This record gives sequence, structure tokens and C-alpha cells, in this order.
Amino acid sequence: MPSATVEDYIKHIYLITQQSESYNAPMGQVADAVNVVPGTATTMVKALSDAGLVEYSPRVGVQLTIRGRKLALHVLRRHRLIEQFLVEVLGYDWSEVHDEAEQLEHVISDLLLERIDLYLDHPTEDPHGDPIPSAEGKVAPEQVQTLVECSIGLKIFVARIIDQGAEFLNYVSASGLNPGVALQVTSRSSSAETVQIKLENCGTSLSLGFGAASKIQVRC
Amino acid sequence: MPSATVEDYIKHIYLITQQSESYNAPMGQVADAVNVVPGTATTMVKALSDAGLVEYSPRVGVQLTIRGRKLALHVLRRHRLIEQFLVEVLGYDWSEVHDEAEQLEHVISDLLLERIDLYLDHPTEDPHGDPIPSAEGKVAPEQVQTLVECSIGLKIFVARIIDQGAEFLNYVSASGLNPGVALQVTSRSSSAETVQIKLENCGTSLSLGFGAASKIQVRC
DNA sequence: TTATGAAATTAGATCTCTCGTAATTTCTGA
DNA sequence: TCAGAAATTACGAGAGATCTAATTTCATAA
Repeated sequence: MPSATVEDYIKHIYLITQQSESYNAPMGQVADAVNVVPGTATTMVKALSDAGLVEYSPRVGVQLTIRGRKLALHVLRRHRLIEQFLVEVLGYDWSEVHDEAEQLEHVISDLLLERIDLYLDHPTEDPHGDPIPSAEGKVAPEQVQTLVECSIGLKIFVARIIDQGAEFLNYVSASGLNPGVALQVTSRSSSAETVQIKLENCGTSLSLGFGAASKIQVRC
Repeated sequence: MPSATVEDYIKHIYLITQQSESYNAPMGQVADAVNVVPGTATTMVKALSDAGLVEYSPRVGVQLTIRGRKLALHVLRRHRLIEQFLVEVLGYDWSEVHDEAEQLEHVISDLLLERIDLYLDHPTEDPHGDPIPSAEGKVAPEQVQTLVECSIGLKIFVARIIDQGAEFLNYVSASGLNPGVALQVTSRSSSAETVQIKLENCGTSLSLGFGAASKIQVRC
């Protein structure tokens, strides 16, 4: 059974992979993601390669093998189902579930996982709007854009928040930008690098820098 | 933060301590409980002593310090609340929750613990009938006897099953001796070392050896 | 083309935990 | 008093992760 550390590496490699279209995770990003020095990441990734979980190309990066991908999706399934459960059942705020899930995802048995899945009636998204992989390792493909790219004036919905840092999540949560919330981009200035948005229900207007805006994904 | 191993040692020392009236846990029992060789237990207990969790008297045994006892009760609270939650909410059978709780008890945050407590409306007993310590570290004192000692003919209730081994739990569960079930001891033979009991609701009669009977605690 | 700096890799070491083996000591009860 | 059981010591091992620091590789700007 993979250690929590291994699961974390694999999970982050998957997540990085998802963002770049090349299915390749550069070593630098891996090291950053798991919060270790580059040398450590190299060592570890080699071990993962020996274990058959990744394919490692020196100076290029890592890709997950079939087995690695399967593991990543399993970890992600655990993480996201747990988050959803904590919010739905135990009244967690969606911005505070991440750390708890981070721990539990490495401990929960398959039995418990499926009981939770059943209890929640097979949800397809977690509280952040991230898709929950199925037990068979399928993920619903999603078509989302960030606030930086999407059309102006269109009615859109918050799909997910990419940055899972507590500070950012708190800000986003306090601003009412919770997943599922309807809004529209009223204007965008590429020279000032800001995006103006207006929330549908409460009518609040906000201004976000491109940095922050690119971390908020939306769908139509 | 104590490691899972440390928590296990402390928990078992507490449990052993509870059974013998002298508040002392002999090293041999400790080693058995955590499933290590005697020498290992000695080493570990010394470390626990350095950490201020136990008081260690060579060739006599260990006692918990105030801090140790507090930790033990905290672990037990986690364990038992988790068990109760799994049974009450997620439909686990009471005989199959132990292993899952064994893992989770070392990972769950205080926040989650209290949310679970709230959700269950502050239960005082877990599915095995074991008392759940309060958040402040108080345990409800219970007066229980085993099937070997209690009066004959009296209406009694299963309070708890001491042996947490899967096999015994399965047998007990299959026989309908779940905690809370009403029954009476119809007769007892000390020469044959057996106890005859009759279940209240279904009327079933059973015969148990003293060994098994002493592992089933009851209350009036 | 070549030098330079960034990024990645290597080599080597460390550190924490936990456990086991095997020899030795201590205690208890016949 | 002495044998045997129980506990303790001394030592070593090794899994798992990580770091430091030196070195290599590669892309790119001069």
C-alpha cells in the first residue's frame, strides 16, 4: 500500500499534468507542489518510477503510468468525496474542508469510501466544483474557462477555485464567489489587468486582478 | 503531535490499567497489546516516560501521568465516536467498525471530532457499549458485571464486549448478543464452566463457556 | 559561437521512528 | 538456594524522507 507521501506525489503530478496540455509534469513544479527541494523530488520520482507509477524523463519531467493514473484518481476520489461529505453532512464551510480531507484521504478504506458515496447518492462534484472521479476511475470531462477568458456580459457560474490556499479561499468565500454562484463579467481591462464582475443574486460588484481572476474557473 | 504508535501505546496502557484495579500496566501485557517483542515495549515505554506521558517503574509496570491519561481519553473519545458515527450514520455493522476506527482515530482533527459529536447529539456510548469520554476527559463510571458473575434469573442488558477480535465479535453478533439486548442467565454450572442464557425478545437459549461469558459485560 | 545562469541531477549524509535479536539481569516460587 | 520466567539492556537494522552541496545539462543572450 502506497504511503501518504507517495500518494501526495502522484496526486500532484496528476494535477499538474491536467493543467498543461502535454500530460507532462516538469520536475520544478512537482517539487514546488509537494514542497520539497528539487533534489528530493528527483530522488522520489525515481523511486516512483521504479515502483511503476510514473515514467520519468530526465530534464523533461514525469508522466503517470496507467497504474499511476489509477492511483491518482483514487486519491482524488477519496479527497473530493470526503470534502463533499464534510460540507453536506457535517456542516463544514466549503473553504475549510481542504486540510481535513488532505489527512483523511490517505486513511479511509474502500468500504468507507463507498458508504460515503452511497450516502451522498453518488455526487459528481465536490464543494469546490471539482469533478469526483468514479470508482472505476472515470472523470467527467468539463469545459471551463477562467474569469480572464470568458465572454463579457454572459451569465456564468463559478465552477471551481484552482488555488486551494486557505487565504485565497477565505477571500473568495467572503466575497461570495462560492462554486455554483451566478455572475457576469461586466468589463475587463487588459492594461490595468483587472476584471469587473457582478454577482447575480446580491448584485455586488467586484474588481479582481488577472492573477486572482485566472484562479477562478467558470462555466456557462 | 504524538505519532499513531505513541497513541496506540498510551491507549492500550490505559485499557490495561482499567482492567486491573492497581492502575498499573505490567510490561508484558503492554507488549502483547501493541504486538511487539518485550524489549521493544521497554524501549518505547522509556521514551514515553521521557515525553512525560507515563511513569515507568522497572519490573513493575507503567502508569499514565495526568497528561498521558488525558491523551488516552482523547484517543478513546475519537475511536468511540467514530465507531458510533459509522454505525449510526453510515450503516456499518457494529462488529465491523473496529478496524476502520483504529485508523481514523489517529487522523481526525478536533474540529471534525466535535462536529461528529454534535451530529450524534453527544452520545455516551459507542456501539460496543463502551463509554465515550467527554471532550473534557471525563468518563461516565459504569457498574457492570460479566455473565459469569451476575445474578441468575435477573433481567439484564448486554453492556459491552471486551474482546474486540473479529472472530469473537462475529460470533457474538451472530448470536444476537448485541449491546443493549435484554437477556437473563437461566443457570450456571461452575463444574462444567458454562453459563446458560436466554435472550429476552427472541427467546433463544445459549450456552457459553466461562471464558466467553467473562468477555461479555452486562448491567441491570 | 560562446559564455552565463537557470534548472535539474547526483552523491552522500542525516534524522526520526520503530522494531528485532540476543545476552544479561532480576525476581519469584518451589 | 536455585531454576525458570519475565524484564531489561545493548546493539543494530532499515524503512522512509529529506537536505546540502557539488556537478551537469541546456537554452539563450551577447
